Amino acid sequence: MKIFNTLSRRKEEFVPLEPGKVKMYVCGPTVYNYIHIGNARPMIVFDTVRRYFEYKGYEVNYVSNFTDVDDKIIKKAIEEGVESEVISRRYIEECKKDMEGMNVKPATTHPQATQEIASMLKMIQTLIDKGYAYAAFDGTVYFRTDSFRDYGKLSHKNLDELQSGFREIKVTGEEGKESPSDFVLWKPKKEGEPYWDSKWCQGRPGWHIECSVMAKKYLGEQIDIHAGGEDLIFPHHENEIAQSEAANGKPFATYWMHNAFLNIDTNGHVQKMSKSLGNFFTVREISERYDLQVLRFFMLSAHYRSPLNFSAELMEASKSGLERILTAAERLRDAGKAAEREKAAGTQGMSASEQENRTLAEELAFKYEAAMEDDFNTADAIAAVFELVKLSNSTVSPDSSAAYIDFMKELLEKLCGVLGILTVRKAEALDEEIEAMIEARQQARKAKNFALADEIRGKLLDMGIVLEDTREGVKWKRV
RNA sequence: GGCGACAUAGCCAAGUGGUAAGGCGUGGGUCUGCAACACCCUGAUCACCAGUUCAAAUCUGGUUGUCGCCUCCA
Repeated sequence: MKIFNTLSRRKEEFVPLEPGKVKMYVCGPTVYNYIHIGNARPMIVFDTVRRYFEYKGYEVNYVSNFTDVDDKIIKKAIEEGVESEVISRRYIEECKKDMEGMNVKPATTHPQATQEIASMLKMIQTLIDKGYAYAAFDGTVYFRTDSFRDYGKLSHKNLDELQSGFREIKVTGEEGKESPSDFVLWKPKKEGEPYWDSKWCQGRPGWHIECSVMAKKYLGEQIDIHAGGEDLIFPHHENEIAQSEAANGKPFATYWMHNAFLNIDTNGHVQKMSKSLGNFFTVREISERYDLQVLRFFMLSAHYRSPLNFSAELMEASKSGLERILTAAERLRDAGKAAEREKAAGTQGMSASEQENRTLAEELAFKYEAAMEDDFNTADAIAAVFELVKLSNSTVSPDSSAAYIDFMKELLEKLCGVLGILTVRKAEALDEEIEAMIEARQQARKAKNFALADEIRGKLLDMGIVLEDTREGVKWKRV
């Protein structure tokens, strides 16, 4: 398996620290609002990475945090006149709902910054003891970037360039810094903000130290994969490396993975979607219009390191493509039910031509795996799924053997499962009214009263129900 | 200014040395009472220029264009 490592800027063969196990940490969202679809990209991408590892038999310890102490959370709390904990707790719950809709598995552990303050204080003290950090006159604790040899190794920047760059930016309130590139580990509280006691001052942790501490606590000092959006490379991940490696005295993460951004087309200008630009959609908004499975499928249709444009047209295209896969899966399930009777009657295995087709399907499964092995090329993997769909659609019939149908069904479900694509449409309550109308239409059709049949179908359409007359009977779905 | 990425059919998107996967859409056809589904058919010489090579979308140099990071942000 090959993984593109931001550290080396090349694909490297994956070698776990511990055979058969993967320890990965993915930076999670700051919870001050519903997550937006840009947040959704790393969640979906790295959930897929996790699923592939699990498919390959690895035991994955997957940790993803919620940043629940932050300026924006505090701001929101003040606006609403509540404790910031109320805000963070609310949006963590909402985020989990969105994750469920996108079929993102819960992490092994979802730590929260505010629950790990003691460990943070301990790591900050260690850094001070080792000379990597210092407390300024106002109680702010800074990391001394000059003291860490490898600073810049992830973002491929050198300290001199960075510092000259920083000098042009006048930052107020940071007079206690020894060097402009030093960053905050602990900062004093302001009036009305949540705070914790420490020997330096009453205050709260800097953003970067949170992840270093949580990764260490739940995964250990050395981890296999650390992942997140590409904007986190600098300064966030660079700083994490500095903190963790300085404090622990050993390499932090072996592989650093970063997903590219989601762009959005605004008035003909394609630019990254971000909260600060105000051009974002929340996952919740999308869920009102589409099943979030469509969003997941859309995200996986491009390589995770390529920028991806979001638009209504592309969502529609993804919806159609996903439908094609789901229809094929449904057809296989129906054919499987029909074949049950055959199986009960004790009939045969695969025919010669079915065995040939099985070989073709196995080749597609191989193509799929080869794509995933190559730095998780989900776009290529999906192409293999579509080819399998075509093979299935054109070779499975009511006359197929149960063995062949089962094989195709299981293979398709397995390949979709690794991508986190559910092959069964969301269970929808088939209320009696709809069922009765469909039955009435069937009666009309039998009586060759097609005018009435079409009228009923039209009514159902108005209710958002689309019918399909198939060999196996009438099917319906919501549009 | 520094660092980096990208440019493949109407749209999306794989492919990184041997003569272009897949999806959406379009048009034509088969199937079907009609429709939908499905199936068959339908499309590009890979931004531009020069070079390396028996051979380049794929390597090198240049040009143009788009984007990202360097500041909170997935």
